[in-house]
Amino acid sequence: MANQETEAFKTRVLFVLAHLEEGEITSYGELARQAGNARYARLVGQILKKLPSDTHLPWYRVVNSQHRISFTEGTDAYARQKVKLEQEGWIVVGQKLMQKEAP
DNA sequence: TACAGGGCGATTG
DNA sequence: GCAATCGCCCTGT
Repeated sequence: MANQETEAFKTRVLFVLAHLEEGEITSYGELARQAGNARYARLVGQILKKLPSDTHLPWYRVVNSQHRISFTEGTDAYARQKVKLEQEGWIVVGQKLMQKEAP
């Protein structure tokens, strides 16, 4: 990390993430914006990437602005995220994410 | 110290 | 709706 500003940013990102309701998703950019810096979307990815595998944080509720899973299809992380999302009412087709009850 | 890479975003064709 | 391009900022080697 470079300074305490980014440290604070990370903290806020985790905070916002921890407060996401079940069935609700957000994007990296949105998360970054809520944490105070819209440009740090990329950093959000870095942060989530470093989270421990046993974290309680719903990192899988975060997708990119295209409503797509950023992982490559077939990877372990991709599979985990897909499963988690499907358990919360989402459908993942390829890398596209959509609501199960959406019209 | 320097450089390439990364779970992205927004814009344009 | 998809692909290409540019911009942004931290991390790891």
